[in-house]
Amino acid sequence: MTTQVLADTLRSRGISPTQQRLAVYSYLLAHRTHPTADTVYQALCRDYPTMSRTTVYNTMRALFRAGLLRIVTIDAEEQHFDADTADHGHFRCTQCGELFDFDLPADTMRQCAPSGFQTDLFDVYATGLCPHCQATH
Amino acid sequence: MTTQVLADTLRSRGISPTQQRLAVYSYLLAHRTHPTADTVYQALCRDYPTMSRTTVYNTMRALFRAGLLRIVTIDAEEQHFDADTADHGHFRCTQCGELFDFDLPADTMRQCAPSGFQTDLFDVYATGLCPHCQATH
DNA sequence: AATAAAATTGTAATCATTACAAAACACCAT
DNA sequence: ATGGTGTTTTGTAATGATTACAATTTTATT
Repeated sequence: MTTQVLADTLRSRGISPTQQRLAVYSYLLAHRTHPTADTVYQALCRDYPTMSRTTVYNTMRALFRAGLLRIVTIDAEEQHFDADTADHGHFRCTQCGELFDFDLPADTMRQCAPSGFQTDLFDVYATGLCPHCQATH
Repeated sequence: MTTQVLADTLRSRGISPTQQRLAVYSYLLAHRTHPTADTVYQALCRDYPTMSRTTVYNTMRALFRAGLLRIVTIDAEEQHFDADTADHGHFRCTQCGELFDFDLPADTMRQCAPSGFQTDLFDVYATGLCPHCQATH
């Protein structure tokens, strides 16, 4: 995805596409590993020496408000960010700590969402052992 | 539920039923409002003047490990505790901040859980506007 | 009662996140 | 270009939930 397209995406959501915001957003799009704010910060420090943690957080909030990312709170300690806003669940392995995506059956959201409530966000979290950690057990 | 029954429940899970633990657990059973650690602490302070926040946290961890409660992380700021371990979803209203329970369609968990993973915990979170806050909008 | 083990408590530390104000930057009209 | 205005970024300091820890108290056991 070109920078131009990214910039247009941000603009279309009312976010002016600054260098820092583009850097954060494109990092998220390129790394589907559910990074934390600090992980993103550490990675971008190298290329953008003036990048600050606060900017990472500010950008995350802006992207979140614009519906461009999902904040994963399956880990109580720290938030993880995910630029994939399509329907999917998150699995956390209690052994290795890794976060995995998993598919949700079609229409899960519609079936599960409580009636009478206006549901804006929908998250499915599972916790346990990933295949690898089951094996080394 | 009598104190005796509660004590037996704890004992059967390998948790010795101290005064403090019984107080915390019975508070959770009586108040299905998904309280935070501080809410529980503030409430129990009156009757148990020596109760400490650390004890509340310790007890929550013990109950959680024993499978007697669920830790709700839908609110990134602080954890909420729920003694109802039966299958149900949690809804958070972004306006009033309240947490609501909602029913999940039967077998949701089985249908949604990713294959190949050993799923120990399963949480469904929805966020948006509760019926009341939709009305006052 | 004496001893050992476990639980509780208060305080201090940790650490992710946010508040804030100063500096840097972008945009626009003149 | 220039100056002015509003936005963005940045570093530091504050916040606040949670945990670490060591001393004290309680509980269980002999």
